[in-house]
Amino acid sequence: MSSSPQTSIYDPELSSQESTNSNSDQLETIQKEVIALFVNGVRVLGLPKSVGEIYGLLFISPDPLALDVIVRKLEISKGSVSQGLRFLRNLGAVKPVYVSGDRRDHFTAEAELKKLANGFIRGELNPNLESATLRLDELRAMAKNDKSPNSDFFQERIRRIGNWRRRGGMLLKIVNRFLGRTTRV
Amino acid sequence: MSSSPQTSIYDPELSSQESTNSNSDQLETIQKEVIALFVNGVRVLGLPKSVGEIYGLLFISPDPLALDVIVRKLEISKGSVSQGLRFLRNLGAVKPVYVSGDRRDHFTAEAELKKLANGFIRGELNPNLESATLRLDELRAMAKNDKSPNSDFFQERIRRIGNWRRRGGMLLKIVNRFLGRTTRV
DNA sequence: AGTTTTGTTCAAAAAAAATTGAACAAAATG
DNA sequence: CATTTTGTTCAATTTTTTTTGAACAAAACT
Repeated sequence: MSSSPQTSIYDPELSSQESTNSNSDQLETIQKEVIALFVNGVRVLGLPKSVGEIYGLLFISPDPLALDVIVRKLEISKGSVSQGLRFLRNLGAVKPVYVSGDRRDHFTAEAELKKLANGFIRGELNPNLESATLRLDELRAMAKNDKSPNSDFFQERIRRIGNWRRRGGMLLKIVNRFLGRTTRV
Repeated sequence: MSSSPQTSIYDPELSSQESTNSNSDQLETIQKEVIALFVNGVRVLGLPKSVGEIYGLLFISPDPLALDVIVRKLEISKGSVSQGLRFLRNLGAVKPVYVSGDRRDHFTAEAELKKLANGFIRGELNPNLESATLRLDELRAMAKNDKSPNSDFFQERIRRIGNWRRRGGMLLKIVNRFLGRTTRV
């Protein structure tokens, strides 16, 4: 940070470091379209656009990509990519891959539907189901002690929610079993 | 807005019209808790809080409620309730009920899981699946004409997405069949 | 016919969620 | 061990979504 008369030997505008999108970062039209498809897809799951972009890019890239490459190809911030990758890694939707002679982490998309679904169920759905289970237990206790004229109605309703949750859990297992079957792609 | 010495015979603060929450609009603790549970639940589905509140309130109310009653009980705006009810009606999650001697529309919650799930699938999931189907067809065509060295890879990937979508559609049918079974609650 | 009640619509405001970017830490390099 | 590279974190900003509330229309009352 010392300021000698001519501090910088680089012209930021021309520096290859600063260049936002070198030739090799250009996406093919098909790639852009596939990414758009994923961006749309993850919206249904309630995930942010950047997550769809990152997963989509990795899915439609023949080779594993490093964080800074993703940043340049998608033209989104390093922070977004870092967070998005962490999220996708936690879900098991993205895998780190060792690339010899390069110390950056590289990532590929996990492309098996079963694994994707399982990751999503474990990471996003189950936690909600579990917290609902706890709350329901408390509710049942409250309803038992309730003295209002509606007490019976409340108990019926709470039983019903419990029933929903039970069937929801069963469904997740069924989904799991269905996706688990080996299919010839 | 004319200002004669004593314009208003009403004191806005005391007027029963202005009163935000009359005695009968008070929710019981259990009701509040159930509503909170639903607010949480609909978040998983990517729906706004107000929709969860409205459905939850109707679900845990013994009698059908009119729009303005919902407004007072939940203390949210008329606009929100109007929009939320329309959305829930479109999904089939809420049913209009005729109440004799009252010209306001009244609503109850549809409490059958099968119907709720079907409504959600029809209203929220299927449209997405269908638009994805169209896009995929276009993608397949593009990939066929693609001349890049990655063409084969792209085609494999697009086939895979098609496979996912096919299995997704099958899953929705399975869910449907599973929830359709008559269960003793 | 005028008034009130009921409900919808939509521009503006508020709230929530996602993204950025700069500061930082850790590891690798020379 | 100083420097560079790589990646994370998080406060501030931007974008998106939701909510509000006032204007409006339609129907029902008097």
